[in-house]
Amino acid sequence: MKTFYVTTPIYYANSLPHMGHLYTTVVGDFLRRYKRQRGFETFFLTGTDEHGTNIERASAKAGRTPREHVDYIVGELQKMFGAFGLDTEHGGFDIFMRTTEPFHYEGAQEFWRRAAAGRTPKGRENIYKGFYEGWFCAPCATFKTEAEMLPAVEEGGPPLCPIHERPLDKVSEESYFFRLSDYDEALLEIYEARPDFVRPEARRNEVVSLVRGGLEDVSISRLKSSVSWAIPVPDDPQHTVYIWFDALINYITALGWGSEQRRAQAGEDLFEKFWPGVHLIGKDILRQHAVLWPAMLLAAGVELPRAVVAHGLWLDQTGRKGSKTLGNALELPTLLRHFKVDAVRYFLLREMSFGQDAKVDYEAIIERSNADLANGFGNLVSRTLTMIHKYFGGIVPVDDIPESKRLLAKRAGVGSDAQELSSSLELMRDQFIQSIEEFAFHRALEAAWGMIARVDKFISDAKPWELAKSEEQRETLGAVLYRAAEAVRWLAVLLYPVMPESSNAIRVQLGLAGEALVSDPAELKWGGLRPGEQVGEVAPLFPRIDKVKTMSEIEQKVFLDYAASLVDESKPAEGAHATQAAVPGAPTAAGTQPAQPPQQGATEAQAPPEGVAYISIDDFVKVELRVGQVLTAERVPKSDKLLRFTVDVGEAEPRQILAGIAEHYEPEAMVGRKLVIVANLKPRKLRGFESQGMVLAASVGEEGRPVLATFTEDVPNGARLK
RNA sequence: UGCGGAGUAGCUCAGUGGCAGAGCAGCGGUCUCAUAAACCGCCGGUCGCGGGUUCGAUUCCCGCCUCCGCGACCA
Repeated sequence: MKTFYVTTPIYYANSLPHMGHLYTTVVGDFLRRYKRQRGFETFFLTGTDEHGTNIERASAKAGRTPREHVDYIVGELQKMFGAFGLDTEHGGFDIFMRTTEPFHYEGAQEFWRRAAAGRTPKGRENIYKGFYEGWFCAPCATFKTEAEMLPAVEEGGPPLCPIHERPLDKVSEESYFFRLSDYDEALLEIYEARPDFVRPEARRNEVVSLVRGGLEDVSISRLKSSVSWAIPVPDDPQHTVYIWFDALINYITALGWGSEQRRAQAGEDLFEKFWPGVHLIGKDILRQHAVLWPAMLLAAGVELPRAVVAHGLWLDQTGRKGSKTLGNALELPTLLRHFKVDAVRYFLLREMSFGQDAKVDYEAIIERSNADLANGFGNLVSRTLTMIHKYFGGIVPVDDIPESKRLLAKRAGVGSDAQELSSSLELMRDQFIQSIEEFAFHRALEAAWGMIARVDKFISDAKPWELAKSEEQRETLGAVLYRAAEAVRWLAVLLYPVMPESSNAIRVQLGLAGEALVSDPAELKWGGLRPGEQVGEVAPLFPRIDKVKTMSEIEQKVFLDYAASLVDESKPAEGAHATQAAVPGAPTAAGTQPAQPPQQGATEAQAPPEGVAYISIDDFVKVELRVGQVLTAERVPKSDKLLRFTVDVGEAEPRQILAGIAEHYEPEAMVGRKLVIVANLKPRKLRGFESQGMVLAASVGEEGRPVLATFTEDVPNGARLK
């Protein structure tokens, strides 16, 4: 039997379920259902990536052990998948893979050994010991990434730890390296020989140019003393496997590769049966899947995946990536509350031109759901079946028009056979299938909806309600309704992978409850609907959504959540650190005030929570605020945000001050302007220029747009603000 | 500035070396089987700008501009 194996990435067990998880998993679920229909035996993997520093830290912060933390996240993810019908119980994934599974430890270590024993294409060792260099904070006991450190105080000096504000140490740590650099040519040959290996094409080109630019060896281990929440390196207990190396291997250990335990558990050799698979990923993790992973497999002597398929990301209406902090991401519970799961699935597959980014907001989902599902497909099913009930007592009529009535039918504009309709169905079906095979799901659905419009038009042209008035046209009427209903049957079969539940409901409404729904669309033949059978009861498949009402409910909810989060965040988390001083800039005391319903605009919610930390006047006078006048202003080269000013603060020499406002203020317009300056701020170097002070500005709106503090009356330069 | 992506109808986006497309929204009409639905028609675009290749470019090439994401930088 033909087999098909599809994977989502295993999601990092650090964040709660979000749109990204839902999307990739829906695509995977859709693909596997489609392939199963086509007669493949399928295996669908999703799961979680559970090791590494970030999880250690996040769990410590939450006062849990790493194990408790990942179990919690996994629980939330599984709940979400269940709610969206993506779990095994609903015919979804076959395995929820976790990298903390003992069998994964076994398989990953075996993989390491195989890779270590093998040679690169250039004949060298795949894995060697070297030194990993990084900036280390001793009090934190961790390495800091670029994003996690403050710039050096002096040129050429070490960067600072943002938590301890002390210089970081350049530490080199013994580490194993994977000799990725030896794989460039081998990889390029693969991309060349297998144009479908990385898709879509734009992504393939990206990968090719990346690899052409040369590859560097990658560190694949950490000292156990710095990262202990990880898989031990085989035969070297001082080291643990670095997260990416560990995580990617899951795609084969899940199938029992390298683990007797897992093979026994599965009861069959899944690896033999299903590998190689198709990896669905977001374009943000393309490198790991299209470069590192294939090289790893080559190193360990394992067959490469069938394909790496990268999709785009969901953006908000202004084109920004959806994120929790910006509040522009769609909330999964909100989707569940207001939309049918099938409507969400349809939206996700239809709205995104697969491979590209797409914009999304709740309104877009409502509009699609109403236009395509309620007015389109749902209404077609409803009008067709209603007429069968109304004119034929719910009994499926006969398609054929007897010889004697054909002329009459023709006069009414109805053909003597269903040829025209059935061939356009076949054409659409072929386009549908072909588009899916090309990962152009949006195009497949576009084709299906073109067909829906066609059937709607077919009905409007034939005017069954007119035919019903004439006993002579009884057979013509029957033929029209049969044809419409048969077209609906085809659509239900084709759309099953997209909307399993609704497709099933249609099958029941058509009176085909006993028929297999999961039949191969390629095998669809005209005439599957049997005349004389009783059709089921008609019920709306996709209720029309009241846009105004629903939007206001959603907005209300968003506000309440936000208000609640303010209260929550100011509470001590999980009972830990209750007595510690709060981080500067964060709310300090616990707010006990319950969230109030919105009175005004959402910006009201920006007000600080209850329990402000007071400072004394002595604290305030430490800050030396002075009036300064801009003498010169220019953009700082190679910086989007920085303006460099010279400012007269009433001193002998003007000061040089940098401010991150270049996106909102033109330098030319700044000259001569009077500003409020923090005059006794410790000087700092930014982009090579020393900033001797700081410009005060209000921070407005979600993005914190700066609005400079100004005076409406004339003030002398250097005047102190008190 | 580095990397990646995008600029086509009011909105969301398809698309192709050969007379510019869909859906939604808007306007007008038809109809009543249907979920205030469907059907018909209209409105609407110098396909970011400038060059080049070509008989012909929105489509290929070069340059530029703008926007977005990542990086950096924002204390």
